[in-house]
Amino acid sequence: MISVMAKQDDLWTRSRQAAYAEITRVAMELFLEQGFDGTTIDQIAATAGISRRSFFRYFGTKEDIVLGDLANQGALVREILESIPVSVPPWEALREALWRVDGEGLQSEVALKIAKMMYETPSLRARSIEKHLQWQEQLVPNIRLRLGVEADDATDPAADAIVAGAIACLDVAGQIWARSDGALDLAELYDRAVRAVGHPG
Amino acid sequence: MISVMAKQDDLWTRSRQAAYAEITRVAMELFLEQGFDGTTIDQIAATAGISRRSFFRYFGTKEDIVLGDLANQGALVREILESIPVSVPPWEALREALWRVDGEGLQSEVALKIAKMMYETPSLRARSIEKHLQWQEQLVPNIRLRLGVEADDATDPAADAIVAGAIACLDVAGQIWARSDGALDLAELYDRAVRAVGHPG
DNA sequence: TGCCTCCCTGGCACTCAGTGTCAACGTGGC
DNA sequence: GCCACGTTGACACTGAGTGCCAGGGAGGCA
Repeated sequence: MISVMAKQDDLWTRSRQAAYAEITRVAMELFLEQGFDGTTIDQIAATAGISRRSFFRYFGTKEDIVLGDLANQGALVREILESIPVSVPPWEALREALWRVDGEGLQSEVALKIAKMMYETPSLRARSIEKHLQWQEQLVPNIRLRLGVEADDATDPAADAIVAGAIACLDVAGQIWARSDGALDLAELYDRAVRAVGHPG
Repeated sequence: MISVMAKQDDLWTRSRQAAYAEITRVAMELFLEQGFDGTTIDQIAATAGISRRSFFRYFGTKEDIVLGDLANQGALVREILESIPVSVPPWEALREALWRVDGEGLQSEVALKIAKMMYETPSLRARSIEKHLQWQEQLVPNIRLRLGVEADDATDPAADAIVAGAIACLDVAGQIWARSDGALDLAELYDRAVRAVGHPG
């Protein structure tokens, strides 16, 4: 029974993931060709060969195509962060965690185009920030640990500030990276940003 | 001729401002009563006694009612920042400039309710951050001056990072302030946030 | 093979935000 | 009284996002 369900689940999951990938591929092509705002969901659905209604069963919003599992990545960052010993100071730990997740596929030509589109499209930028804010909520508790602050102390801004600061640095680095057409090194930009904010390390 | 135009302009401006104020007042009442997302523009327009179409001649989006002149305030912050001697280091200058603009009307009961609504409504939160990002563009040049960086050097993330960091601290402070029901002091929260981010001053 | 069930899909209708267009109106200048 | 200008409201339209329901395909079971 369980194995059957698991197999079924696997089939579903696989075809579902295939659909995700196909829709994303098709949509990205259209985005890079006509711009994000210039592409309608009807167009994407038609090109992908599904109904408009089905599209919304895969993606909640048009922005989600581009931002994809950004919210999901937040959980990933959190997991990695929690796997780093609490003795490691906040900034180093965050750098390590953010890096391992965000820095993997970010040297491709496509990633650059996506990044540029993101910084040029207000609605996309806004959603991206929204997702980053969700990261914040997930990462703050662990940073509290590292600071030696009570986990339920809602009055201490330190951990929130550090996480928000780190994410802001990531954002700034990405922005300048995109503006430089990918000529600069994202990791180095991030480090310089963190140093500028006041952290000497 | 000029005086006539000025007078006319004054009349227009005045009635326009009155309309702004009235729509804002009415909308805020509805928002605080039914929530932001639970209030439609038709409702606001009907309550304010104007047509739906006219509403959009005053406010581009529903969010603009709440965020109002936040974009405008960016220019204000910039002006104040530019009036501070360049010998003053970035963080102190930013603190001073942000403070004089943002800290004025922020102790009222209404401001607290608005802040709470903002931090509870994703679309509002996103728009607010989007506007804050526009501040960033306006403030970076002056911070570059204080850092002694070439104004047209697009590769240096330092100034961007500092401004983004300061704004992030402001955001965090506001968030915790709202969460504490206004019990904590916003200025002190901001200072603690800045200190936590790494700036000792 | 035939039936049953479950989920996925598409189609339809709807709400709501936001925009373009146009005719009507009101006021101020000549 | 006439003209010009800006404002207003009405209408229609697009586009995003949601609820609902009927039909279809695939597997389980007799």
